[in-house]
Amino acid sequence: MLKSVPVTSESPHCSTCMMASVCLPVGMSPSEVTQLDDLVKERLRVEKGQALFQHGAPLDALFGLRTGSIKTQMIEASGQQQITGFFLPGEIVGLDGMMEGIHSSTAIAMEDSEVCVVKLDDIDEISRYVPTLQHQVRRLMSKEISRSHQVLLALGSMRSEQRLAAFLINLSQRLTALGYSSTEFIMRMSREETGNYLGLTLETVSRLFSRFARDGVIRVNQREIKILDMDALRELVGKSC
Amino acid sequence: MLKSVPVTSESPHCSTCMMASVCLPVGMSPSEVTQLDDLVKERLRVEKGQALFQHGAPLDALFGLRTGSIKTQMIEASGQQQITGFFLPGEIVGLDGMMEGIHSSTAIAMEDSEVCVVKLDDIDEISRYVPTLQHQVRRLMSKEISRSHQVLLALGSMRSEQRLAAFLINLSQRLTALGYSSTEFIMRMSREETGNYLGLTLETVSRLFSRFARDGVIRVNQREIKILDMDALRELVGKSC
DNA sequence: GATTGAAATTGACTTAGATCAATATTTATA
DNA sequence: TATAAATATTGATCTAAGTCAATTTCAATC
Repeated sequence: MLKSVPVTSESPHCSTCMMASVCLPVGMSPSEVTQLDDLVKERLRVEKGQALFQHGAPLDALFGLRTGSIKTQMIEASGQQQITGFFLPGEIVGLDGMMEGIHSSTAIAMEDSEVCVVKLDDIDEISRYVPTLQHQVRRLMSKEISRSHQVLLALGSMRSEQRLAAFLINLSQRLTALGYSSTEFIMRMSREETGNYLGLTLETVSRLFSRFARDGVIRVNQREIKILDMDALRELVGKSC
Repeated sequence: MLKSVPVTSESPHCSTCMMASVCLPVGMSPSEVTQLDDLVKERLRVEKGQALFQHGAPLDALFGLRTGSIKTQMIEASGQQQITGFFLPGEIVGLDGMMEGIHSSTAIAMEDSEVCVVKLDDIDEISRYVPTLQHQVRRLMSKEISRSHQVLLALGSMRSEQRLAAFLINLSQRLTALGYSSTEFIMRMSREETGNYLGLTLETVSRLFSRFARDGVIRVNQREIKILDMDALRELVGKSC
């Protein structure tokens, strides 16, 4: 079972949280953020490989990822799994399926992770006196839509090379926003997961990594990636054929 | 330029609109719907081929499609176009890009269409006394996320045959909800547009239609489709390989 | 530090779907 | 009603990425 982490006065609320600048409170005034302190009443620890929520389970809360990383995946009629998202700290998990109040995907921790539980009811309650919160949720959902469309663009119209290059650039940008190096990072996802997300096989992903490395665009050591030539990577994405 | 259609007392508000049962007011009580009557102050006519909005333009309203059909498309770094959605009457266009207040896609009418303009400011205003409206917007956005994920699933893990079958089933279901026949309909999109959306070439789409027809699953006459064996179509989607 | 198992790399071969190309059919315009 | 321009179908051929398979590398556990 998921372990609940007590939220006490010592453990940070939104107003004192390190992630505030990239999470739900992003762009809010300090006084508004203070009003969010009742929003998170519970925090959960999800161990590597464990599910935060299962596809089909009732949805009454969103989850702000505090530490770790999480993937969401759907299951297709034929039984095939498809990864629909990789989430990093500060990102909100659980935005799909709010329609029917049922999770349309399963969320699995890719490493030991911790999430803040934000009840939908509390969002409604608190947005009565913090209207910005409502906008914030809207913005986050819209961001999730844009993100999906971006992946859709990749899957529908890019070749394998471009897809992986775009993926690396995207990862780099998101990690930069978190304060990490933009050129050197450790991929939390396996070759298989990367391939699944990008609509490729793990072998193709591996071969592409080797090729990028051979061409001096990146340096690869298992899941350790160093981007040597960001411009070349960008050019790969942009090239028309 | 887009023609504005006057919204007078004769022309229907949400409370008297034929589309109410499938559009924004879906699931709302009659008294709530009455309160939505100030929501739509403007209606636009978009001629076939015209853009309702352009990628990059400021976003301050959503559009409820009343009649016709609309596609949304994004442009990729290399200049390739990717269609991200086909919209039918009752569906809401413009939900992406709310994040930055800028449209992330271009919306083009596939036939002469008419949309209701719903200003975001008015949504905020009216949801103060109709809280259900806020939930409704949330639900619609979540639906859009689910929809994208569904397409993502198709593009990432289905073979061409399955993709087209899934697409036909999806079209059929949405048209049924609108009160049309579930087995006989006219596709508003060309082979090229269908292929683009599904990550296939127009030739592949055409060949698949021919094959489905040969196998007695559907009957095809240009854009006129008749589904002869829905179960076979479902089986196609479900089959693991 | 040996042993097992998972993850990643690399090569050889196959194939689904792309590309190129030649009609055919429909729709639009003169 | 011709004529041009899209749109759709079908065939022949090609290729990017998949599949199958053999190592290699890394990580976990005893």
